[in-house]
Amino acid sequence: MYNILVVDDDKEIVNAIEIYLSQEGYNIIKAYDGEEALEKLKENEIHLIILDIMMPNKDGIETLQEIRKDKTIPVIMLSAKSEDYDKISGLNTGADDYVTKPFNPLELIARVKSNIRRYVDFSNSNISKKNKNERILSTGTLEINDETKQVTVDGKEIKLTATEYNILKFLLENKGKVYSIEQIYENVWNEESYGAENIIAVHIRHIREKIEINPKEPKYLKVIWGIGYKVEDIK
Amino acid sequence: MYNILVVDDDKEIVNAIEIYLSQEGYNIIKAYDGEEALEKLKENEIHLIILDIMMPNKDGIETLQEIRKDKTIPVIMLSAKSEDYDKISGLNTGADDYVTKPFNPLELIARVKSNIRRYVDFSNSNISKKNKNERILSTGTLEINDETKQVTVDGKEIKLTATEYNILKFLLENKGKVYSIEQIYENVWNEESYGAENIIAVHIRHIREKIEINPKEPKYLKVIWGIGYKVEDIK
DNA sequence: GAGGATTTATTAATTTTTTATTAAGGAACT
DNA sequence: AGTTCCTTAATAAAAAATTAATAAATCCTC
Repeated sequence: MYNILVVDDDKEIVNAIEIYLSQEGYNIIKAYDGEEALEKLKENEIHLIILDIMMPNKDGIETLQEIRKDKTIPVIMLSAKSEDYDKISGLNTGADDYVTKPFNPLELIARVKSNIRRYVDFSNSNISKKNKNERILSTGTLEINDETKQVTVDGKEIKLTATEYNILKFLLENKGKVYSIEQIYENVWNEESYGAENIIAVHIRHIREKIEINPKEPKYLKVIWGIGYKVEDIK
Repeated sequence: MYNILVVDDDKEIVNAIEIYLSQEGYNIIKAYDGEEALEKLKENEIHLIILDIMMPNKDGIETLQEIRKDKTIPVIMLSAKSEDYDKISGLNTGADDYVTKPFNPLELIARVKSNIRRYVDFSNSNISKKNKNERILSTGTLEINDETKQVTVDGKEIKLTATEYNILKFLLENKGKVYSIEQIYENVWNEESYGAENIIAVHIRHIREKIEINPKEPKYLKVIWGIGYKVEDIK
């Protein structure tokens, strides 16, 4: 039995989420602003948080920053579509996933499941075991620390932009697997892609310029012609 | 074949949507107000609804609430940009997606596809999870991993192009069975074949060159003279 | 089992598709 | 106001798909 903390100032939304998730066997704890969320978090053992961004008193991003000071539990951010910039800053302050309102109930359930699975089931994740709680993803000498958002190659720190980081993180979380340009776009932007081919190519090039010794012959970020891109799984 | 119910009091918009979506192979059912929409919903098996918010008689939000009383099918709301944002955000709990008018046809198509895919995918997600672990196809020492798109023979990695990979995957998924050139073409290209004999032959040769020790006497990819090709089922 | 017809194989050239690169415009943040 | 970064557009380069022409293999009929 997992406990999920749902935080939104709109009580209707909180109730709706409760209905969907309790049907799936989760136990719901509710809060209506950031302060209340932090209280509930102290009082209960929480396995996942669903956090709205726009809230009075203490907004979702502030709240998330507070949470991240001493917790690594999965956080799914909720945001209205109009506030799409929040996505980026939300993910940069430590969110694991986000969903835009209005949301598809089935999608929310799927994301909750996958985040809990990822968090609880360390055994087949590629988070390094030494530092479970620091959430380090790596392949070869390429490492990213999702807590600090630091990226290093051969121990040398690399500076990536938010979008570059998110693309690399997505591919590194699924290293070895090949994703099409569309899939990458949809996973990183959380939006439908229509004719977004070139955006990905440009970002890929920028990432390669930063993480690869020779961008023309990438060691990490490889293209599978006609299919997509992958991050090589190097032991 | 999916049936899409399009509801808008503006007939021009309904017709425009019909044109876009029927080109994509969807079957369109039309309604011009909320009442009519509910009727059509009873009479037909509908897979997705596109629902305008501002309508006479029964508006989109009321209609949505009615629908949600006993249906969970995906609903995409249509709204003019000028319309009150609160009203739109008020429907947070029921709609799966929304598009503002004037809309980009490609965007609408993309959203329709994604919502149908999500709905279908998530609703049999328990089944598909089982299959996910069986992403490796093999015969003899020939193996392909559809997640990483890696192909190996005797443990040695082989590089195939996208088309070569798709042909091999199709035949390997149905190993032992013989398929005509037309059948292979239609399954791999998803199009009618029209004098495409030689294309297949060329690709077959390329595949053999890569996976066979002696392409002249293929061990895996065999021809059944006058009938077609198969991948041998080797235990 | 020889010859012709049919089907598949092979090779190379051409065309198309896909990805890479470069540069510039513009939005958002400092 | 300056900087950073995302996005778009235009073009180049790379890779692969297709076409065409010819060769070889198999089948069928006599």
